[in-house]
Formats: sequence, structure tokens, C-alpha cells
Amino acid sequence: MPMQEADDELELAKAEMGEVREENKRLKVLLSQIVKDYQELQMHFLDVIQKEETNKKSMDTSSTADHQGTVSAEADELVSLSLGRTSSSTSTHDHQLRKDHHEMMKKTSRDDYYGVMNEAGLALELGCRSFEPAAADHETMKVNSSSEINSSAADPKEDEVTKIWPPGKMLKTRDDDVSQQQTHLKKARVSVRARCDAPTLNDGCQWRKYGQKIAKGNPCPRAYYRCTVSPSCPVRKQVQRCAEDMSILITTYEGNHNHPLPMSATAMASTTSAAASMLQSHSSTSQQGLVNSTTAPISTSTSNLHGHGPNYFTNSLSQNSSRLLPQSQFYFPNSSISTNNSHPTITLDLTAPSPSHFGLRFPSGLPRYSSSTSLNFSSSSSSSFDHNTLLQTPNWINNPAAAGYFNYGTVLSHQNRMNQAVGGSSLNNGKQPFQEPNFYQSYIKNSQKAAPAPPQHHLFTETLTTATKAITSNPKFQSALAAALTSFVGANGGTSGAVRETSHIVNGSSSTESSGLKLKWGESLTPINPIYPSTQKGIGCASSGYLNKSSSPLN
DNA sequence: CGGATTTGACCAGCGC
DNA sequence: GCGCTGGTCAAATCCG
Repeated sequence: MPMQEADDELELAKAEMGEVREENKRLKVLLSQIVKDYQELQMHFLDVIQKEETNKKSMDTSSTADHQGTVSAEADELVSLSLGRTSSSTSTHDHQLRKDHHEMMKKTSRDDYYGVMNEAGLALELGCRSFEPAAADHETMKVNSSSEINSSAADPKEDEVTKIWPPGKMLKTRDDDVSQQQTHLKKARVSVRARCDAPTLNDGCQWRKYGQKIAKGNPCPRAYYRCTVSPSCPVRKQVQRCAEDMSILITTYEGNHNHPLPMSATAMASTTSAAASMLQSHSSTSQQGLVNSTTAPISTSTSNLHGHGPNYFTNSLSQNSSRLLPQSQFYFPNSSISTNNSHPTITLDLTAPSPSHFGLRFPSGLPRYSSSTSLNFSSSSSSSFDHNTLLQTPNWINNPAAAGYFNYGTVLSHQNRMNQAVGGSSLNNGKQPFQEPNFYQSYIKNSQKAAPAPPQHHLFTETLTTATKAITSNPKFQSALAAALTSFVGANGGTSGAVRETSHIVNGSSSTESSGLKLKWGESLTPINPIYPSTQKGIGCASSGYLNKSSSPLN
């Protein structure tokens, strides 16, 4: 009988593989269509820019405001290109833009151009840049102004630039208008809430703890980490247990990586980047007076990832808001906005109670925001996302503790099975003992007894990461997604998980109840990680140092 | 012994 | 100006 069971399992596995293959084929087709559409739109946009430039020359300066608005509107309709159009745009800029575009189109045929190729061999542009001047991060602004615009993304000088970043002193070199825009938006932060018993999320990066504080209103200490992958990396993160539910780990990221990241780190980086872009995009919009109320839609702009190589992901937060090519936007209705906080924070809440949603929402401590908009990226048959529904399974989601709260489509189920097959969940890297308050310590111990750490399993996640990088960075994808989201939101009620811009706790507006976005996590299959094969010691939220150094738990 | 962590001190921003 | 709070520094300590 054991033989019979084995055969059944084998057959089952084969059937699943077949399904996955078919799904993969469909996705490849979708991707190719997306790429094609994107390229068409890109050319369209450039034509618009060129026309605008022509009009500019033919018109008196008194009419500039009008036509700027016109172009903005058109660009917005396409991929929200207008957001990058600033008064600083000149013909030189436009020409440079076009030149950059063509160069990027050339580059997309190179294997070494970061994220250009996904497993399907489809070229997706990742070197996208924007004129967006309103990045919330001052540090980012400096980098962009000094290195991004005037040099390629691979410019080694970027590190040098970042080395001279004195925290909080970056406004000095900026134009006055930009400074004014940023006076109330000093540093964008992305907060990730996830159920995780490990000290930190396994975001793939290497961190060193440099401080710990008891923050007001939370008995659990807040730990401060800085990225140690590069000595000059300005990225910080704060890790703290949720006061209301200590199984929830709140990880807040701030800053931009200025160094190559391992694949396992790009997942989180891309996710936070997208969220930060969303936040910043909203912020800039808000600054323009388009969104002012605390219940206005969040303007969300997914990130334009770029890199110096297959594993280079420079933007964890706002940097990607300052690219030379346009970024797209989409809107999440009924989202809360706070404009009076110097540290606007967007919270990606991965603690949604439903196992079928990946959500962005307010902390559970704010029950009035508990419903909401969930992003449920599906590779399957959702009619609303037929042509652009591939997303990643980030490594940090691979945390089994959190896994129960996500739906990766077919991937998750496969992965969970595999995880279980190889020994259970990975809740902790086991490297460091917890030194949090006793009540939490006991909680952790109990949790760990029930869930022994398993071996790692990265193959799916890295592939998904790669696919995500390719896709989410694609403005066309974003645009199409935006359109889909817009229509879908209009037709959907609230679900679990949400996109929320916290900027501290916003007022008690109840407007967050109704939005609903369901984007199912997609799938991708090719396992790759040629550069950091030994970096992932655990698939859980344990933060494994990919340089064989310990990353830091919350002690 | 070198690197990471701990933890009290220090500093800056903010509200009163 | 003072106190509170968040964030960082750095010497002491821990650990592999």
C-alpha cells in the first residue's frame, strides 16, 4: 500500500506540474503582449513629448501652463507620465529622455541588464526613470540629482555620493521648490506587518543592530538596524512587535540601498519600493493640491526598478521616484492620507486573516481600518486581470508563519506542500536567543516548539522575484494594472487586506471600508539564483545573512 | 580576537 | 526653556 500511495502522490505531482506548465505558458503569452503594448505606449509617449516640445517652441511663453496641463492629462491617461513632467523639463531633457529610451530599448536585449529578461525571455524595461522631483527622501533626491540623471545607473560614483549623506541634511543642495515640497515629507517609510515569530523578516538583506528603544505605547522594544551590505548604505529599518498582537512583526524600512542586493533581498526591496513609490506619488500629487483630504485616493505608483546587473536593485524606497522616464500610477479609492507627518509611512499589512489575500492595510490595532483593499494577483482566470497578472512571491513572504495569510495562486500551495515535506515551517533562524520582554519570550518559545525550523526552499521565490522585478517595473504593466484596478475597485466591495497610507494614525475616517482590490499572487517556476546560491539559509522570516554573517534578530 | 550586540548616553525635534 | 520622545552613538560586553 505504501507503494500505491507513492504512485498516487507521483501522479498528483505530475498533474500539478502539468497545470503549472500550462499556466506558465499562458503567462508568457500575457507577458509578451504586455511588453508589446508597453513599447507601443512608450513610443506614443515619446511622440507626445516631441509634439509638446514642438508646440512649446511655437507658442508664446504665456501659454505654457495650459499645454502642460494638456499633456499631463494625456500622459496620465496612458501611464501617468505627467507626474514626471516638471518645470525643469527642457528640450534637452526631452531629447535626453528619448535618447535614454532608445538606449534602454537596446539594452533590453542584453542579458546583463538587470531584470530585463524574465524566464520567458521577454524583455521588460527596468531602467525606467522619471522626472518626478518630489521624492520624499532627501537622500534619494541627492542621489538622483547627482548620479542618476547625469550618468547611467551603473555609475560607480553612486556609492561615493551616498557616502556623503549626512542623515537629515540633504535638503541643502536642492532647489528651493523641491525643498518646499519636501519640508513635510522628510523620509518616506514603508512598514511591513507580517505574522512572524522570528526576530526579523527574512528580507534577504544583511542588517546590523545599532540600537534599541522602548517606544511609547508599545511594551515591546523597537530595534534599529542598518544595512551592512555596504558600509555606506543609508538604509535603516526598525523592527518592533505589534503591541496588540505580538505575533505580528512590524518592520519599517527607510532609505535606499546603494549597492547590489541578492535576489532574496530584491523581493522585499521591490515591494517596499513599490509601496514607497505609491506613497511618494501620492505625496507629490497631494502637494499639487490634487489630493488633500485624509480620505482621498492614494495615488499609487509602482516602482521602476532598475539595476546595474541581474542582482542590482538600488531602490528600496523612493529613489525610483526620480527616474527619467515616466512611472505609472493607479489609484486606490477611499484611502487615508495624512499630510502633516514628517515621516509618511505606508503600511503593507500581511496579516490579513484570510489565507487568500495579500493585503496592504492599517495595523490591526486600528480596527476601523481593518477591512479593505487587498491586492490579490492571480495568474489564473480573473477576468479583471487577464493580461497582466503575474507577480512575485517575495522571499519574506516565504515565511511560513505568514504564509498562511497569503495566496500565491498555485505556487503557494505547492510551496507549502514542499515546505511541509521537508520539515515544517521556518520561523526562526535560531541564531540568536530572544531577549525581549518575558511575556513575549514565552510566546516565542511556545511558537517555536510547535514549529521547528525547516530547510530552506528558495527556488520558487527567487524566480517569482525575478518575474516581479521584470513585471512590476514595467510601466505598461503598471498602467494596465492601474486600469484594471480602477475598474475592479469600482465593482468590488471590501475584502481583507488593504492599501493604506498611514502617516501615523489618521483620523477615524470610515472611508476605508469599501475599497476592494483582489490581485492574486501569480506564479513562476524557473528556479534561479546564480549569484547568491548560498545566501538563503532559511525561507522563513529568519533573516539569514547572505554573507554568512548573522543578520540581526530583535534582541 | 574580531565582529556583532547591548545599553546607557547623547542629540535633535517638537509641543507646551 | 523644559520635558518628552525618537533616533543614533559608542563603549562595554558577548559570542563564535
